[in-house]
Amino acid sequence: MQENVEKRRRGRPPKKMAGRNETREALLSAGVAALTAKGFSATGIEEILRSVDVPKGSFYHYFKSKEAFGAELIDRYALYFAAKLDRILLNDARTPLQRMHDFVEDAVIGMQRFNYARGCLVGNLGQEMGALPPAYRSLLVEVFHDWQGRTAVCLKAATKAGEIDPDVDYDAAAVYFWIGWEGAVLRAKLEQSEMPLRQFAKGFFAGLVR
Amino acid sequence: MQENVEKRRRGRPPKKMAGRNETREALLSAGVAALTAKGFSATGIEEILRSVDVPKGSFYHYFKSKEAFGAELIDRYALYFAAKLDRILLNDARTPLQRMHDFVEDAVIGMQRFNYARGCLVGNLGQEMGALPPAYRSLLVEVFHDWQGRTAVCLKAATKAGEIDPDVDYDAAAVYFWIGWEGAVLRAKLEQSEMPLRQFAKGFFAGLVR
DNA sequence: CCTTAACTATACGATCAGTCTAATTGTTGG
DNA sequence: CCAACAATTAGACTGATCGTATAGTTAAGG
Repeated sequence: MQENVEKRRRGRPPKKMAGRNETREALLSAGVAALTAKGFSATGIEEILRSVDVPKGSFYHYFKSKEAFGAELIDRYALYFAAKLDRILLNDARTPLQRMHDFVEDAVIGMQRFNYARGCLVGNLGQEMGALPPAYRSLLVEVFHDWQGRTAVCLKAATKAGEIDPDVDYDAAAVYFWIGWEGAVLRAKLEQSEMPLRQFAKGFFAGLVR
Repeated sequence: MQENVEKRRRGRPPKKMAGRNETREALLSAGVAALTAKGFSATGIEEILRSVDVPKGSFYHYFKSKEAFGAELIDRYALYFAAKLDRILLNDARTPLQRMHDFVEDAVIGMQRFNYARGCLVGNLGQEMGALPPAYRSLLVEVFHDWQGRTAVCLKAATKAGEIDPDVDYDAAAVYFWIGWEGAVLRAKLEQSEMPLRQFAKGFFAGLVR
């Protein structure tokens, strides 16, 4: 779990490679790991600090509160995921519909890699909304809309390419996909199996060809 | 929120109306409310106790631990929900496919009633599995399988009645429904809107008639 | 009465998010 | 080259709350 070969130094860091905010990065990355696995409420700051061996004082140097930290985690996860969507869904080497299948395959591999212990950060937080800072709601909603938009672009291309029934509303289909997909991720985590992902995908794609 | 007019007394309660295990019931019911809204980890025992005005000491009289309490909540919710499924999905006054639509309508009304603050207890707990007692996993999985079974019965009847395409595998469709439906409930809670429920339902039913 | 069942009150240690001060190191500018 | 200051780590500390344990109080049953 540790990756810090260099001993962490005290005091002001050297100007050399100043942009590298390595401690902050480590905290964010550990935060994403924890939140995808257990959600926000169940994750303690101290536990994150312990996992990357950073003292408490540093946390409140980099983040003004747990709430601010969480908001940044949502942001970072959303960005990371949007990049992944673009990489897969805009891949010229594959047809649009193939790209959607690629996304599913990528998710299967991703969940396997963490032994089905991690799900979707946005889904996790959505579920515990009742215990979250209210400001998170619009953040999370926005993330879904963004992902849906990127997915719709791909489905539209698939329509143009004649890969799916021209009668299907690709925008609605993208919304539908993300609604159901989050359920699939949840079930995959719960059952520790890729089957729910595949079962949902199968049903979803079946609805596109008609 | 309070319904206890009688002041709570110390010591063993009088024999009068002894059968009434009213405190225990109140705790369970408050527990379901809390867990559907916020999940297990984010819910404190004290907060539940406070909400029904039961002193802390009483909790461990009725339940041996938070874990045992939670397990009972899962059980109770599963039972309550199975009863609801039977009431709706075995309703002779409606055709099988109509019953499925009735289920969706019932869910919409149910979520509205609590201002979209409460979702599905089983879904919530599934998502935070990483922070839960490992023993919960099989409980939750079992609940889904039970619900899927009851749903499959209804879909099978719909097939027999010629309401849905005879080529659809009703067992697979029931699994598919519950995978996606949990996603819809999550989104409805997050967006505080019935739309996700309706959007998922629309897509699901469209896949049945082909 | 006396024991025991049914509860409640309260104490306990752990952990929570968050604060604060000091120590340490680097940069900057005179 | 040194003083002032900026950036970061170190970790003790606070007050609230967490889940749990134990002792006390009241009534039932023989």
